[in-house]
Amino acid sequence: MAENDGTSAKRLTIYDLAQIAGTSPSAVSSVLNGTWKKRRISDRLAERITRIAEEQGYAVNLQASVLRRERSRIVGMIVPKYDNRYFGAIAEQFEAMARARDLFPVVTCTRREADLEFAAARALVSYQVESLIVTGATEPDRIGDFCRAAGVRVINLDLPGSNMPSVVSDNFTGARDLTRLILTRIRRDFGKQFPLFFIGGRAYDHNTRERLRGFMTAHQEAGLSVPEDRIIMHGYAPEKNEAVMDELDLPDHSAIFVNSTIALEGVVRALHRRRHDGPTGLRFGCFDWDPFAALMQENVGMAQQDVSAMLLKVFDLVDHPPEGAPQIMIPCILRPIENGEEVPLRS
Amino acid sequence: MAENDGTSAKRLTIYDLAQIAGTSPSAVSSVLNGTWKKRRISDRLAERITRIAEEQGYAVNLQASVLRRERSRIVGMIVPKYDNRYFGAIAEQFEAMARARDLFPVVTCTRREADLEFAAARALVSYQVESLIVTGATEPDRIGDFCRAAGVRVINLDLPGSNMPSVVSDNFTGARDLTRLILTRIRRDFGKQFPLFFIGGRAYDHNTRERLRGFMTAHQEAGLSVPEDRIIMHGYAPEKNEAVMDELDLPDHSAIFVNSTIALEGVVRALHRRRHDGPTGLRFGCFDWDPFAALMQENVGMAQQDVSAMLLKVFDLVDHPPEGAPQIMIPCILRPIENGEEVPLRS
DNA sequence: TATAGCCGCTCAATCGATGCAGCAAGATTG
DNA sequence: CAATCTTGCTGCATCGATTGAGCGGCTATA
Repeated sequence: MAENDGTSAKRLTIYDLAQIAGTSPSAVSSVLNGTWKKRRISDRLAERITRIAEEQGYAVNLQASVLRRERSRIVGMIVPKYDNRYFGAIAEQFEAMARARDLFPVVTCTRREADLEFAAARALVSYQVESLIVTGATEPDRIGDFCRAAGVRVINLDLPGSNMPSVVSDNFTGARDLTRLILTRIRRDFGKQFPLFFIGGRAYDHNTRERLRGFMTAHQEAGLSVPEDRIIMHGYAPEKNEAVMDELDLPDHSAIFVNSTIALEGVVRALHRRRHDGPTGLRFGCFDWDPFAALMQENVGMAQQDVSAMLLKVFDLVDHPPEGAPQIMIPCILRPIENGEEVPLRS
Repeated sequence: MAENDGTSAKRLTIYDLAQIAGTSPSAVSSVLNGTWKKRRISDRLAERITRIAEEQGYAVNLQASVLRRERSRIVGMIVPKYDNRYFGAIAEQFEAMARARDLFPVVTCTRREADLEFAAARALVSYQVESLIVTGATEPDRIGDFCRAAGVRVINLDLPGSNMPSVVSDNFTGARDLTRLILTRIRRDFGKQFPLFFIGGRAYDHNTRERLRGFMTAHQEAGLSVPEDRIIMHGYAPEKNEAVMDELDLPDHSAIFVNSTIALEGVVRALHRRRHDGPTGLRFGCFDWDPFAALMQENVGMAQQDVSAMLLKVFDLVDHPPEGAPQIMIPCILRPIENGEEVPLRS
């Protein structure tokens, strides 16, 4: 099996295999890439070459292969984070779906840094990706412009862009339904109705704006007006939101709409520092889903983004490029919780 | 900026740029890859080429570049999952550290499927990775053998292999200390001492074995013997462990050592279905760390694996290849919790 | 027996970037 | 003023796999 000593820089090539097999590099190439039937190589030779390649532990040089071929079969994805259930699931399912389509996935994580996002897109274009999925990018259009020039198809995911097709959650409806759920629960549990707090996100972020719109709509439906100081958008960072909570003067009975589980980390940390006596006059709901957050006593429900549906649509757009830059909305999945246990949605 | 219409397959090459600039491809190449000073290209020409490349939105073809160059500067990583804080952090920090070293990271997720792990390793070798970090692999040695033959350096992370250097957590000490912590807490909170349950993982998994060894050691120190039926290793899957918990006959006062947050998902789901009346006569501690799990009432502490330290060591091994296949152990960080709030370790 | 057709393979150009060898023109030296 | 050096570039082979063109040798047909 191991022919190489592991220190030599020389990798086995089709020329080496051809020499060993006493045949030509073309024959070796076509046998190993599966085109040998069409090129009328005999079964006997094909078998011999395959066996030798196996024995020698040969691995094709994809740089050379891709360089020569017209299609690379590489698809790229940029995600802002891995260590978060939502983006983790996106990356993981994207890879699985790409492989199922016989594509090679390359995912890279850019930590919400605009310049790194752009540099990563550039690098992926340099790797000859056929399409690029840009997830939650701060400046999707900059990447879109660059990729269009390079002839690479881009699909924006999670956050929409204006120059390339986008697949996003229906943040408005998701937030409206989640807000309705929280309002219903405080009416039931506390016997009264009052406006919620909105915590987390950024005012200039598309998703935050849409969610806030859903939040306000649900309040209007309920005949409630939301005081300005109950809407607190100081970013997603847990630390920031923990500080926000520490300074917040929460009434005895109150409820919070938390914009993303990342912000929720800070919110619940602050809450737990305040009160250690079990569930009290507080309720919250949160956009995004996390298995442990779903078990917290005060949690009345989570709006889970439908990652599978989003990615199916993404690959659909990859396969059938649309005209222009449509924005496709995917409904969220509302997951109501009762006393730290998920309950099916009665609809 | 956008010269290409986005549909044409033809990408701009150094030959096109050379023609536009009225110079040679060699000049363009050396200007764009930074070797132009040493190749005595004038500042004037260098500037002109740079400007034209910028204007035309040129991106180098890395397949061609890597094919020709001696070093690829690509480093690969295989991880079993993304949507889990531990592996998510590993992937994210690996990418950041690789970029800081001017390397191109390619991470791929293989969902604990041995064949997929091997296929992914093969694919990464085909991409000419200079080194490959194999994380939590089911069959690290199979990959190690193959990569040695291809002349690719492998470093095993999280789970050790026998033919390549490995960096693993000190699972024994981490588990022993976590077990000690849980035992101390039940003595304090319940006023008595009894053996814990060990839940999650697999008997043939290196890490599970080591953690079990630490678990047993702490019990021996405390003069406790653990009944066999308190050690339940039915894998990591949440569903499996939820079922395990449902069938378990827990005494009024009991405590659990949970082997990984993935298993913990199932454990707490079952616990929450049982009792809705706040903290009771149950305590648990868990290997791995999760921000929400850290806030659960019954949680007395988590053994966090020191991802940064592990990766620093990994890159150290990449830079300075050791003799043989040493196994390097990185201490875990014990994070005690009191009433759903993290407390500093008094040491 | 000429000729057409098929079989099983090989040859050589090609993909785009790289880097060594080398060349022409000007500057410097003895 | 010839010899040498320096400057600023260009030419060309090369990396490894792919693929269209083509070539002997054999069989089938007229």
